Amino acid sequence: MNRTAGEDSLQAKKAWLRRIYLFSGVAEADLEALAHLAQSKTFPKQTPIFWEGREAQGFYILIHGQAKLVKTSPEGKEYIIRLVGEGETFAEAAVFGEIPYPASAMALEDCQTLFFPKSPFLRHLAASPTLARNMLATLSKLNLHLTKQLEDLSLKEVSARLARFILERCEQVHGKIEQGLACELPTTKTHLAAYLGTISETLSRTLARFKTLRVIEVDKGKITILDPAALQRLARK
Amino acid sequence: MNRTAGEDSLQAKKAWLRRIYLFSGVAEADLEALAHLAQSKTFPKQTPIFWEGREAQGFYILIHGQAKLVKTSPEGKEYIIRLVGEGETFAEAAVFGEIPYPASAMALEDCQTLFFPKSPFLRHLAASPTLARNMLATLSKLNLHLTKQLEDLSLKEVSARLARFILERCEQVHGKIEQGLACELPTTKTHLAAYLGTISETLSRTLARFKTLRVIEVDKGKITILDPAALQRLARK
DNA sequence: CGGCCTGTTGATGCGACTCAATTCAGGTGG
DNA sequence: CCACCTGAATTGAGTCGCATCAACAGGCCG
Repeated sequence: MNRTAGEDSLQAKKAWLRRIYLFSGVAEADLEALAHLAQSKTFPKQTPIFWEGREAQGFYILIHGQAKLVKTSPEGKEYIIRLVGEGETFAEAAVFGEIPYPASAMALEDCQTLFFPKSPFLRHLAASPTLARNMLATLSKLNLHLTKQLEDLSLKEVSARLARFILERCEQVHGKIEQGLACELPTTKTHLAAYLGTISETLSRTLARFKTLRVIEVDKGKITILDPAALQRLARK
Repeated sequence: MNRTAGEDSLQAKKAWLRRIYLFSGVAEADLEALAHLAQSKTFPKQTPIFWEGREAQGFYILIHGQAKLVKTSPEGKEYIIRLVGEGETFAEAAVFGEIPYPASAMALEDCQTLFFPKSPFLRHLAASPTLARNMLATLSKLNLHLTKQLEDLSLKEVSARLARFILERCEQVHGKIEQGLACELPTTKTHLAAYLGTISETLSRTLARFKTLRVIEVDKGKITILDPAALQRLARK
């Protein structure tokens, strides 16, 4: 094993890329080139990754940690567009067209990322139909997500949004929804509130109500589903 | 001029495609093939174009008329995700990945459209990097729009949303914002209300308030800006 | 220990939705 | 041409969800 640190890190990058949906099916040679392109960037907890409105320099893959994409009102109130988990890409949309970052990104924990600078990445994209196709699929899913959020905010009340969130979390973690299954809440409840388009007080009350209704059990940051059917009824509204 | 009806319509289709951003810069040969692909479809006023949740068959260009993309609550309340104008594409996002239509589409007026069936279009896409790139830019802009809507719904109140809507309309129509400039409202005020995430009664009251504040003048479906600065202040919240 | 942050709970107020009544505009048919 | 109907827009009164403000409890760390 006579590798330099640079080569080691290149191998590490390639290993990461292979796990990302965006790069699935991409030829080995392309992957190699993309790994060369990717810059490792880290962000300590509570530091900004980029600001809304700034010209997009590129996009990111979150390797380790947790981040949020937020909109902030002049009064300082926050709405979390998306909670970014490990292995997910973010700010992809801002790379195309002459579009500024549509939201700000902030590290919720210490974050390790791979950064893809805009222009070189676009050159690769033009050369790889598979990559382009994956990127289109990624943007489409993002779209679907945003559309669902809009539906929630405009047509549903807080309890319905919370119920849906719990169900989706459970589905995501266990692949099914059943009585007795549990899932974790993201970081703090304040963040969850901002994600659901409300504030921590209201979330707290809503959780308490669910608890007295014997729909869920809450212990610290862990939620156990007691009555899946009732939850689904609540989620429909 | 010895053309069959079929050829004539093919020429017409090509002419339309040339005007659409999605196809800008696409080679003539590709355009020809795409025109062959496109099926002309018409929808009478008040008829559905597709339903939310159904498997996506393809996407559309609106040639003539007006359409809405909507989410409907179980109780029948509507939220309009997007108002589609002439020359705009819609349902593009649903074509990639195995994603169902994220919202329903309905013709507000008699609509003439060009329909691109999914699989043949995807084959073309793989062969044309320019088309793929344009599609990515289109999806990105859509994304930006949805993100802004989310911000509005979660952080701003109705008056701010209305103010921003008026300003954007004016900017879109006149390219600038000035005292005295006027713009039209979309179809009915009920639709505008659904687009702003509220109901017609509230919109009516808000418009009335703006009028008494001497910020705008309302005549039928036409709005004249009296005080641009005040409007911008309102839009910020 | 004494800050600080997160979370909970209560009291209050405001924005916006609901329901209902009325007016208005457009379209149809006698 | 007018009477009639329908759907849209307006206005008022009442209600409700949720944000705001404030007080307080628990956990964490310097």
